[in-house]
Amino acid sequence: MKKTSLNDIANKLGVSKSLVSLVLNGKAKQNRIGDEISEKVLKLAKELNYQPNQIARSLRLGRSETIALIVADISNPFFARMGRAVEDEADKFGFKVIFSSSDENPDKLGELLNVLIDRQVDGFIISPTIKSKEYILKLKKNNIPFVLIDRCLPPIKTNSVVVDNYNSTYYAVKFMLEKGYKKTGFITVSSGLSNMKERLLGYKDAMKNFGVRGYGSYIREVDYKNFNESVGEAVKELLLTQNNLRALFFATLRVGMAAIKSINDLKLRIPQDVAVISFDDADAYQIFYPPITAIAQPIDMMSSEAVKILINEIKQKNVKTEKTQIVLPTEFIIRESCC
Amino acid sequence: MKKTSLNDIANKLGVSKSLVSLVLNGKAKQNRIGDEISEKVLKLAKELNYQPNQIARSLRLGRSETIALIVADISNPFFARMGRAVEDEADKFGFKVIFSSSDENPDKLGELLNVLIDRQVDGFIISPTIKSKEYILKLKKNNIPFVLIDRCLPPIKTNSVVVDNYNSTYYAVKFMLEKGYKKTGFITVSSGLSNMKERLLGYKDAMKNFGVRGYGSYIREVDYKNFNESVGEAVKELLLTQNNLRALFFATLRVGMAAIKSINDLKLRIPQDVAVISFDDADAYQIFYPPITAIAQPIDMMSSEAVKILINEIKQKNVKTEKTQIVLPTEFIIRESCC
DNA sequence: TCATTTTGCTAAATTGGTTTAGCTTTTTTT
DNA sequence: AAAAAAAGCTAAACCAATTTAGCAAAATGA
Repeated sequence: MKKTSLNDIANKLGVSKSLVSLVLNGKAKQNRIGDEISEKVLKLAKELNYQPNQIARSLRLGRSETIALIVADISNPFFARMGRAVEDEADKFGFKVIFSSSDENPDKLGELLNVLIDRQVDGFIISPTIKSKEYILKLKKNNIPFVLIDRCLPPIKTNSVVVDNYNSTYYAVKFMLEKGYKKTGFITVSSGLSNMKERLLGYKDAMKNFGVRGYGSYIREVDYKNFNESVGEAVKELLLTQNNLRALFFATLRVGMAAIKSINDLKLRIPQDVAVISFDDADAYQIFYPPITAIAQPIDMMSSEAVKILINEIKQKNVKTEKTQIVLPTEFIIRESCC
Repeated sequence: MKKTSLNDIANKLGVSKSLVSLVLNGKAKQNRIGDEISEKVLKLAKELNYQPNQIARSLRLGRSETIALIVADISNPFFARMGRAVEDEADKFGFKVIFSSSDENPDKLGELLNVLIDRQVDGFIISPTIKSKEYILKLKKNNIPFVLIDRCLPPIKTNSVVVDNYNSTYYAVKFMLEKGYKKTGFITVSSGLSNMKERLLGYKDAMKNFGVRGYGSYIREVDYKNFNESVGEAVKELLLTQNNLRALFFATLRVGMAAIKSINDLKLRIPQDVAVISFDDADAYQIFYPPITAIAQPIDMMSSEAVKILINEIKQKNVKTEKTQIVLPTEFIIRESCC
């Protein structure tokens, strides 16, 4: 059973496919198509359940009404939620979303961009990896619409939607300090990404301003490879060796999940033995006992803003648009893991 | 900066674009294209960084090398992991993936299928919702390749990849009973889906065979709307009222997450006050204290099998292929939540 | 009545590839 | 030397839409 095409309708009514196309695109009036024939076309199209072939449309129009979301790993709950929110917002504009995971690998990111551009995606929402500057600049130079999300590449002026990483961290750490946890450790990933830098800076400034000395040794930057083991090592070092810390701040959800697991393995109790706060929130943190205090990013809003900016730029592709930078506040959710 | 097209290459070399196309598709030999000109084409294509426009290709070939994955909700960790695994396996074949969430709504599923068919996706991997039989049958009738995953629609013969829900549940419940938890409650979602039916049956048979009577009142089926609250209610009822149960089996990850949260809220301890086992595994279950005993589905294998079956069918679209039904075993991971 | 405008529609180009049939020219066969 | 075969390449159709220029007929104007 072949799908109905413009030609099928045209032939059945004995008119040209131009006419059918014009009518179905609502351009009957401005092209002086008669009311009578217009109605016939509309009626038959409905009867035959005509749906235009989007591939043919894309080829002719040079756009596909598809955007691509490139994140580190779509199975990470943070990005999964982002994926869902992007999907929903894009749907409002009739856009579909292709998801791709870069695995924090800049070359994979570059390859994905190439492949997806050949597939005529209209634009990208990207959570950039380290060392991806080159590829992002190429997009910019070629005037391909894109929005960076979660992380940005500061010197380069691009559309971006991020949260206030510095202040979010600053205030959370300050909260910890005021609770009496002067020795608060900080575990982060060694990525050099903007968001991670800002979070680290927020921590450092909070410690500095509170007059804590020697906090440099409370910081652990963990590499992506052997991630869980490395986080475990960091936790063990901070809690069991020289520093004798009693509080930890986790710079991301992934760090937090791995760290909490190793705290459990060490048979230490939260918050009695060690108080914790994590950047990012997740279901797991809510059901945990005790529930984990978290800095929740407004994922839905970040995603919908990113989609709006992107689609706006796509719709005025030729027009030179100003780049939009959005910084959203986070929500500090105090739960029992730190009191 | 426009992209290089076949024509650009053809014009620069003063040959036809047919020739260029044949050479670049490796069909030079069989079409008796001279070696000399072949090499020139290859060289120039590389120089100009030629990448074929996939939309044009798709239009001509009637395929897009894109598949769609339709699940209930891509932000659910179970489906997010599936999404990632599907993405990776599809990538091996040069296919891209469009993700869509049906929200367990059959009409949304139907609409998605329509839209995605118009976009010429080559096939679908679908976790079907309730009442989606009509739409699935339509796919089948129109000879559109698809594979059902996680859930199937038994009377209809389709490709499917599921796990052995009945036995997995049977043995987990039996394990619980043998540990002495005769009164084991069962909380599931009232979906009528194959997987849920089988899990319930596994529970019932285990209880029956163990000689437990009156287990009908230990069962709670929860509706999708007001999900978390309803699960909370079910937990409260089972644990605090007539039955006085001391063990619970959760039929899905979502049920488990919501239930554990309300167990925490009730200030009950796992496993001292209530032992729990959940179908599905997740990071959250591993980091939980105590870690939750779980029936882990082989998500990676399910996903890669589904992709393989699908792409195989896509590649021989006209050939009438036998439908493949795969049932995979689960892994029963005993942790401390039930001992 | 003839020129002009308006109305209603269509042919054809375009998008960028793939593929088939067939046209020259050269080489081989008889 | 004529016929047959092979080599090397191209024109054109095709995929299914969108869009522009323009034709023919009807309506209007002078």
